[in-house]
Amino acid sequence: MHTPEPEPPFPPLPELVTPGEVAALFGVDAKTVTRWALSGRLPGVRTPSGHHRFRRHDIDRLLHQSGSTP
Amino acid sequence: MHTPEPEPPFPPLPELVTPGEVAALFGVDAKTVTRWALSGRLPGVRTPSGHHRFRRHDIDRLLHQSGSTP
DNA sequence: CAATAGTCGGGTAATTAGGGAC
DNA sequence: GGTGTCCTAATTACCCGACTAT
Repeated sequence: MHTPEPEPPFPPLPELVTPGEVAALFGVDAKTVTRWALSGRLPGVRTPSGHHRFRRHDIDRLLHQSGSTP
Repeated sequence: MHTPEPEPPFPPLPELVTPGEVAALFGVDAKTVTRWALSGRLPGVRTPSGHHRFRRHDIDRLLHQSGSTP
């Protein structure tokens, strides 16, 4: 017995997507998505191995962003 | 710096999470998380049976290394 | 003890990162 | 300046069966 685990472990489940997914959503090459991440234009998380993962929420927002760049 | 470090009365409770949880947080497969641990990329504890447990603090730190929404 | 879910271990195909050039 | 394609090396995802933990 070692299961006191209350049960509130995952409040925000960030759905992360791969560069390939983002590339398909934006209609660009996966390498371009990686360039965005490296340039700091696209926020996301990085795995300890250097791979990129992006939040679907952010991607969705950019996709639905019907405005001009400030 | 001057940190008297008051030595806590008893050791802090390390919140340990399973490979599956870490995998969900990073958007990768659980096996990948195990591979990180075996490669020494991800600090963690190992049970006598060979199962991995990671500190939520370490995972959180790696996740928070990158922000969101620019 | 029986059953379920999660994890481990190995193997293979697909994806990704990185560089460099057009 | 930004994007797509080439190549190589590294990493990852999914397959299986077996074990552990609850």
